[in-house]
Amino acid sequence: MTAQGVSRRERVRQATLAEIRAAARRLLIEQGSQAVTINAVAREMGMSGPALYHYFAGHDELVGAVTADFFRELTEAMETARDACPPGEHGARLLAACRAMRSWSVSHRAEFGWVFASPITAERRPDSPRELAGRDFEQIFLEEIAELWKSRRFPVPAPEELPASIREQLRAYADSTGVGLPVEAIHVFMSCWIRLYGLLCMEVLNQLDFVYSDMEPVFEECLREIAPKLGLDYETETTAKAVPGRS
Amino acid sequence: MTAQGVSRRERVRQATLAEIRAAARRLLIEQGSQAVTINAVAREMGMSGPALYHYFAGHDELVGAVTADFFRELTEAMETARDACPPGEHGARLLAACRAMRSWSVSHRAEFGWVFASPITAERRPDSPRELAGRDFEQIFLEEIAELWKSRRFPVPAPEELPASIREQLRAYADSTGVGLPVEAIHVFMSCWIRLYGLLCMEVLNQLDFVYSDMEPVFEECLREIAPKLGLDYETETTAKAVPGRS
DNA sequence: TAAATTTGCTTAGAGGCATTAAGGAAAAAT
DNA sequence: ATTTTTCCTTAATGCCTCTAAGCAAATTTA
Repeated sequence: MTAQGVSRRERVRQATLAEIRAAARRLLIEQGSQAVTINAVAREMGMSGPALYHYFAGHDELVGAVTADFFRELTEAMETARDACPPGEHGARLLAACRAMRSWSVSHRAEFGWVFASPITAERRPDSPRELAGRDFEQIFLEEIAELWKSRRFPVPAPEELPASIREQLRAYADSTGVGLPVEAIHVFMSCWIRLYGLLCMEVLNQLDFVYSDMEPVFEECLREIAPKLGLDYETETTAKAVPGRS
Repeated sequence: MTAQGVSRRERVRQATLAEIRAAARRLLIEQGSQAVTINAVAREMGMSGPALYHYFAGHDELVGAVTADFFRELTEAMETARDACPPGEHGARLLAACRAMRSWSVSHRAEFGWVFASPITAERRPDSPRELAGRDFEQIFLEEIAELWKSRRFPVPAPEELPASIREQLRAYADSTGVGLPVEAIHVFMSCWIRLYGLLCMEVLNQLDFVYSDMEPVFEECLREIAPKLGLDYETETTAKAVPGRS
């Protein structure tokens, strides 16, 4: 232990871990997800393949770690955009987070695509870095919606309008979140979430390029449609446009 | 040439091709997409790996052929459901096709998942079997919407409500379809399509299982919301439920 | 019918991948 | 100064894709 509380060894190890993830990301961006192999990553940084097993248990774990990085980076971008808005303006904060989500996605297509259409369907252990990072991501929306609900309730369907089967499923989820939103509010949230996230999903998976080459106005229209459901005023983006990324 | 106009050789070849695709599909269903390798497929049917190269140029082409099969099967299921409704009732026909789409997807999860989050991002040659089959699929909706539009117009946004950037993109697509729908109608169609298909996309990619375990009522609610946009009455499903599939 | 050709398959082999095993060298702890 | 830990190496197994060379049967041609 040094004065920093971390041994030199540990520091070197962390640096190597970071280098591995950076190399994996570089390969993903430059050559696609298929190119992210243990051997290729090792080669990229002048190591032998098996050496990587000292840092990751296997290919899946490496993929999971990199995916978690992306999730965290996306989450951070959204938090930054959100926090650029005044604390009380939940509507503006929500819209900013949504736009930041797409902005990051578009400037990091390879990364975003990987997070979704992940080659890894396995893992899914609820305590894996990937799942934890995913939860943080989800939390951004959940928290802001909860604040919004507390400060100025948005319209919700009448209890009898909500099919029982949906209500039961939402009940379990609402309880697990701990933000104390009523089932009807969660339902509205999920409706919006499905539309926004689904659109992004389709964009990234190139399911819409037979019609649209520029999805940005389509996304904005989606926001415009969603906003009133949450009792928000749709506001055109005022801040700077998406930062041009490398992918 | 025989009386049938097809040589025995050709018949045997077609039978082998069918067997290969069936074996590939079996592997996909039973062991996941990763198990669909040239070698494994060949082994599955008692052949050596390289023999398959007499039937498919490589792994990608095999994947593309199987994917096209799935697309065609899905399309057929939708057409059958649609044609079980009277020719004039475009609303009922459309709903039937939508439900058949989900019904097939749910009872053929592995296949549907493969069509979307296809490991093959390459290919994409516009004349590949996969793309052609995809176009037939798209055509089902397009045709029915066109009929609907002809028989009983649905409400469309006023020209000035449609952002110019979206309008231009839709213009190009509308011209390419040849069904003669005005841009505004195509826009409504796409809005509905994005919501429905996006929902299915998310379901298959397990992006919603943190909340929903049974998506069927969520899908129905989506239909209920979409129906009035096309000037349709939402009707509860009357025919038999989804046929239990093997996957 | 006999020869030539085409087709369908085989094995061999190159090169890449994930992963395990065994061992050497350097750094850290004792 | 010695032991232990850590990091990395090469070797090896067994999978994969795909090419090459060649055999045998079916088909076509003469």
